[in-house]
Amino acid sequence: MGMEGAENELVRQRLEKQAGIEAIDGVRYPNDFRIAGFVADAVAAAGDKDGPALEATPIEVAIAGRVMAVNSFGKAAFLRVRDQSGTLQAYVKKDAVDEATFERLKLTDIGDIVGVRGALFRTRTGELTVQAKEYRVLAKAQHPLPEKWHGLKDMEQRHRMRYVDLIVNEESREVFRTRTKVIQYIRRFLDERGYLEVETPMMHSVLGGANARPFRTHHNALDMDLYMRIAPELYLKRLVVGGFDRVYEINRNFRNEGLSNRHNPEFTMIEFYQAFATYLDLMDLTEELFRGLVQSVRGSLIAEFRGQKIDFEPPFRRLAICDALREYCGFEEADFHDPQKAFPKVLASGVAKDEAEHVWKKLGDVSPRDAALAIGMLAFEAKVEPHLVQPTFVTDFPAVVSPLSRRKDADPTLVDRFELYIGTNEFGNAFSELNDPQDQERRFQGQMAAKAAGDAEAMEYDEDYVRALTFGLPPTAGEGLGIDRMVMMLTGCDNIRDVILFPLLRPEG
RNA sequence: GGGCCCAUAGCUCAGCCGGUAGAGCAGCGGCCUUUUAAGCCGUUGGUCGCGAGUUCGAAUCUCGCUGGGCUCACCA
Repeated sequence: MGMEGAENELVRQRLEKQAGIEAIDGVRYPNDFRIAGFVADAVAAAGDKDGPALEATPIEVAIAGRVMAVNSFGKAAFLRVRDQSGTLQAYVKKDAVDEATFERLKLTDIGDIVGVRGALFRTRTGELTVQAKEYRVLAKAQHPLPEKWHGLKDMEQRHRMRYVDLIVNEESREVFRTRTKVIQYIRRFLDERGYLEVETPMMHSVLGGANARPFRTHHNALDMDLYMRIAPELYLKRLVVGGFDRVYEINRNFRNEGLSNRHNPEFTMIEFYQAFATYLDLMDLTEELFRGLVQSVRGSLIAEFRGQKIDFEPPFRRLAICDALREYCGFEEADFHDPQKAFPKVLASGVAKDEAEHVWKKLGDVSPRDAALAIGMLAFEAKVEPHLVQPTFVTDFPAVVSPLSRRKDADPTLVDRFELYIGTNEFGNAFSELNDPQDQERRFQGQMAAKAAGDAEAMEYDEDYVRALTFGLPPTAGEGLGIDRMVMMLTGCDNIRDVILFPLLRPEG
């Protein structure tokens, strides 16, 4: 939306009208109109009173909002005025107002912010309307609004000028109201269960808590390089060490990776931690959370996502990684112990040979069992994920790809961990936390080895975190959920940019 | 980063087998004091994303660039 050509003419006309209003009111942007409530309050005050009732006992209101439409008759006009709470029609007629007020009406454009004071009545068709005694233009829309019933369709414009998108597209407003509802629901859910909401640093000097490439920044006074956090995990567990047994944080993480319709560089996660619980407890909690959330937002336990009907009635399917590989990729017991044997099955599952080799190589020096499981995960991603349409807890991940998770008592090469899949996408990740500081040291060393072997996403060795563990982390389980994806699922949006108010875009030319 | 597709008036879109642009809404002027996508009459508005090329002539064909969408890869 440039400012050249014909648009200049439209803007010029509006600036002239603004000057006309200034000539009447002596001020371009008046600040002396006081509302007496929102539109919804005015509507509620009228209730179901009919025209004669409103005439018998007049209800005076003072509302303000944006003019969304005008039907003008020359000597009278109807305006649809919208504020955050709703829309109310206003009626300004020449013989009911003074000359200056009617002049303001004539200088009004669609898009202007106006204030209206007057009594409520009902039109011939019964629509509640405020008959203006006072009518003011509070802020001129110098720029014309997009067309009234097609709205703004252009995706780029909607993202770049979200303010315009929100003005004209009710569906967009609804998406972001839903987003707020989702976050409020999760907060209440956890607050009610004794979780403490906390805030931990978003600027980290040590990279950890997830496997991802970071953004880097710099603190001048300390002359110190910092990472924008990729996860809050290690700080939240420090708080559990500190005695906050149940904590959560809802905030942004930053990962320096490609953009897609499912990835924005900054995205919102909730992470929560519960002492004296295991990943099995969190599965139950997660089922309860999703059941209540989906019911609350959708009004049913069925959500439609990417053309699939998703049923959130618990219990969700539980599927161990190795069982999934047996079921979908033809793995046999021997394949889980020897990467040479697993390799052909991984390729047969649709994984590119050089990719499989690359992953194998960047593991560093690990046992055959660990290597077999790690490349088996590639087969899982390629062949199993597409089957995970209904909510599914995928459990028992390889320890080698889970540096912060507690090992399974029955098999220390696996961990007490699950990921939640919905509609073939990963929505959450949870595990019983590794609270053995010596094992954590070894895992960090493994990450350092992987980094040395070329894994750009490996974690750094966090000495202070290990020190925290030496003070004693209670047996704890923790979980992270991607808020943006939950909102996508609950609103039916296919593009993450539709659920983020200001997604990252290239600068305008 | 790879592949496919898109970019025409403020907005939504036609035009695209080459002959220098149209509609609806918005705007402007006129009529209209209960409209609901108000109506009727008239009317303004466009370096057809940017830059090259082919051609007598390019919105239209070719190439490049920019931005975006879908998709694959990395990831959540």
